[in-house]
Amino acid sequence: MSGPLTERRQTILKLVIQEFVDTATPVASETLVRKYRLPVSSATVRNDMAALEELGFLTHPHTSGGRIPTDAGYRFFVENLMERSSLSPAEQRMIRHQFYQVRGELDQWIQLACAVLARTAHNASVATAPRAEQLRFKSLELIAIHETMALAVIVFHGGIIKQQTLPIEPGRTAEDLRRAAGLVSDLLADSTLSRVEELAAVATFNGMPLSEFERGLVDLVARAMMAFEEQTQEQIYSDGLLEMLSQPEFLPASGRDDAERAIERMRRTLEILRSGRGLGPLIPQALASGGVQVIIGGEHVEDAMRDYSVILARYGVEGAIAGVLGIIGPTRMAYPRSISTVRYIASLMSNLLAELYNLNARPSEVDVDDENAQRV
Amino acid sequence: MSGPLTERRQTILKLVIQEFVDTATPVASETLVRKYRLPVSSATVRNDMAALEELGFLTHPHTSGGRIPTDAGYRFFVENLMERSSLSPAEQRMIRHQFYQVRGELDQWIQLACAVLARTAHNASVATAPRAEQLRFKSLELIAIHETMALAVIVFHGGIIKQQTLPIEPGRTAEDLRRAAGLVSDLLADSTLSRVEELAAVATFNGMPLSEFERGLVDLVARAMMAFEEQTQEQIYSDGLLEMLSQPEFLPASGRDDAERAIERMRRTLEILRSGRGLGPLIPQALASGGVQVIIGGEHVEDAMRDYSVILARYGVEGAIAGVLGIIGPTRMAYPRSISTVRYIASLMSNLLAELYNLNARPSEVDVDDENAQRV
DNA sequence: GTTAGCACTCGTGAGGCTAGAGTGCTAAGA
DNA sequence: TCTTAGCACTCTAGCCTCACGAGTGCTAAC
Repeated sequence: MSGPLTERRQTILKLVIQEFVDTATPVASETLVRKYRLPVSSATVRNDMAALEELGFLTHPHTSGGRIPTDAGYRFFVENLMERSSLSPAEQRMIRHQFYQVRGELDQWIQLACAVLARTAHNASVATAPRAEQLRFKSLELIAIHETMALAVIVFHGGIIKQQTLPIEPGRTAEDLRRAAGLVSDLLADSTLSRVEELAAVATFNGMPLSEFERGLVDLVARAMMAFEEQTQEQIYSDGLLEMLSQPEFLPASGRDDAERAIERMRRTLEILRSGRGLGPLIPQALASGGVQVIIGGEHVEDAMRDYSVILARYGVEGAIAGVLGIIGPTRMAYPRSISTVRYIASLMSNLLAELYNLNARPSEVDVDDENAQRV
Repeated sequence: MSGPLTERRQTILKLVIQEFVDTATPVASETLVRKYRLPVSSATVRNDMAALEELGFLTHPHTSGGRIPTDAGYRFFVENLMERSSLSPAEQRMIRHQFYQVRGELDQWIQLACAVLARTAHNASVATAPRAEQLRFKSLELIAIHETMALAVIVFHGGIIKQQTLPIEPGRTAEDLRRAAGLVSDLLADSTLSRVEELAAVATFNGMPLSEFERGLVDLVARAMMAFEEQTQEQIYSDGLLEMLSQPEFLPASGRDDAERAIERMRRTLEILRSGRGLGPLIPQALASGGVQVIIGGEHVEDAMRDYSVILARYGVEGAIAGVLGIIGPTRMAYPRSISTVRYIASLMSNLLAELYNLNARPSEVDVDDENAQRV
C-alpha cells in the first residue's frame, strides 16, 4: 500500500527536511505547496507524505499538525538527497585568517578549531587533541627554578610537550642539570613508553651505569608519559554549548510538562559534553575510518544520544598524528552545511599539522575533493 | 514601628536562612517553630518576621507563602550570624590526596582546584591561572622537529611555559639551535616584556651584534610574551556548571511562565561563565585584597549577576605570583561551607606554589587561621 | 510581650471550553 | 491510475474558572 519512492516523493522528503530544519516546527502539506510553489495540490502532497510515513521517513507527532522527519528520513536525505555544498569563499577566507593569527601557537589550534566549528555550524563542537599513534619521546630540558626545585620540560614528537616539576638536591648547578638532561635526552631519543621502561630497567648508557639522578629522570619521563596517555585518552575539547542550547529544541515549546523536559534535556546535554560519555565510542571509530562520519539520533549506541546527531571527521597526518573533530547537535540540523564545515576545518587542521611535520607529507584523507566524504 | 533587632529576631533570621538554604522554598512561621522546637508560638515568630521584613532582611514573594531572605539578610548573616566552619578532616584529607596525585604536574592544578571546589560546594567554580605581577623570561629552548621547522619552548618565571613553532632554514644543525637558544636565554634572562623589547631594539649581546636568526628569536619571545599576556588576561577556568544547574533555582517551580524564565536564567548563567563578563571586574579586586571576598546578589555592579553570589579568594605567593579562585552560585547558597571550602583550597594552592617557588616564602594571606577571612 | 483564633490573600492545579491548524478520507474529475 | 476538492474529524494551545490549601495579618485576650 505504501507505494514506490517516486521522484516527487523524494523531492517532498527533501523539502520537508529543509523546511523543518529551518523552522523547527512540523511541516504541513499546505505550507509546502505555498512556499515552494509545487505544481500539485496539498492533497497530493498529503498522500505522498502518508506514503513517506509508511516508508519510515516521516512521522507525525499528533494527528493534527504537520510531519517531521524520522532518523531514517535524515539518513536517506544525507545519503541520497543532499546536495554537496561548501562554505562560501568569504567564510573560508575568514576562517583561514583566524588560523593564520595563531600560527605557531600549536596549543591554540584545537581551541580555535572548536570555536570556529561551533560558530559556523551553530551547534556544539568537539575535538580531541592530535595524538601520535605512539607517544614518542623527543627531548628533555631541565630548568632550575630555585635551589631545590627544577622544571622538567618533556618534548614529544609532534610538538607535544608536558611539564613537570621535580625536587633537586641543593648542590646541583645549571650545568649539572643541562648535562643530565642532555644525557637522558640522548638515551631515550625516539623511545616509546615501553622502550623507556626497558631502558629504565637496564639503567646504563653506552655501557656506563646511570647515576641516581639520571635514573630518577628516566623514571620521571616514564611517569610523565603514562600520565599523558591517561589524560589525553578521554579528554575532549568542546565549545559552543551555548550555541547549541540556543536551538529551539531547548526551548519549552508548550505546556509546563515540556518545559521540564526541556530543562532535563539541557542538563543531560551538559552531562554528555562534560563527560564525553556517548562520544567516547565514536572517537576510535572516526579515527579508524576516513571521510566524514554522520551518526543520526537513534543510530547511536548510547541511549542518551538518541536525540542528537554527531558529525565527525578525522584530521592529521597519515601515519604520524591524528585527532578527531566535529559537531554535535539536535538531529534537526543543517546537515549539508555542517558536514562541509567539519570537512573544511578538518582539512585546514590537517594542513597545519602537515606543515608542522613535514612539508611533503600528504595532508590527510579528508580533503575537499575526497569522494569518501560524500559516502556517508 | 519596626522595633529593635533583638537576640531572638537574629536567631529567627538565622533559622530562616538556614531553612531556606536547605529547602529552597519560602519558610513559614509554623515550620520554623515545629522544626527547631522554638519556645514561642508561630504568631510570635510571625511578628518577628514582620519586623525583620521592615528592617529589610526578609521579604515576601506573595502574601501567602513564607519568607525568604533578602540580599541584605544574607549579608547580615555572613557578617554577624554565621558560625565559622571548616571542612571535616576527612574531606580535607581527601582533597589533599587528590592534589598529591598531581604533584609536579603544574598544569593540572587549576583544573583540579576547580573540580574540587565545584564538587565540594555544589556550585560552579572559577579560577584564574596564577600570574606573576610581571611576566619574566627565564629561558628558551629550541628543538628541531624536522629540517625546516623547530619548536621553541619559552619558560617564564614561576614554571609558566609557552610553546611556539618557528620555521628555520634547512641548514641549521641541532648544535646551532642550542647555541642560539643559549645566547638568547642569557641575553634575555629575567627580562620583562618591556625589557625584551628594549633589547630587541639594541640587538647586541656583550657589544656583539646579534645575527639575523638570533634577532628573530628575540622577536619571537617578545611576541610570545604579548600573546601570553593577552590570553591569560581574560581566561577564566571554570567547572561545575552542571553542579550549579542542578540547584532548584534552575528548575521551573511552577507554571510555564516560570519555566521559560528558568531556561533563560540557565542560558544567561552559561553566558556569564563562558565570557567571564560580570566576573571580570571582581578579579582585580580579589587580587588586591586579602581574605575571602563575598559578593551577594544585588551587590554586584553587573546587572546580569543580580541573582548570584560569588565567593572569591586570592591564592599564591606574596610578591611573586597570584591568582584568584572561588565559587559562583545562586544567592541561596550554603555560605559557611562555601567560604571555608574556598579558603581551604586557596591555602592549599598557596602552599603548593610556595613549595614550587621557595620553601621559605610565606604561603599567602589566606590561611586557615587568618582572621581576615572572617572579616567579610 | 505573647498567644489563640480567624478572616483574608493568593498561588497552584484540575477541569472544561474554544479556536485553529492539519490531517484522512471519500468521491468526483482528468 | 493519478489528482483534486470538499469536509468531517482530531488534537493542541490557550484561556477561563474554580476550589483547595498554605500562610499570613490582625484583633482581642492573657
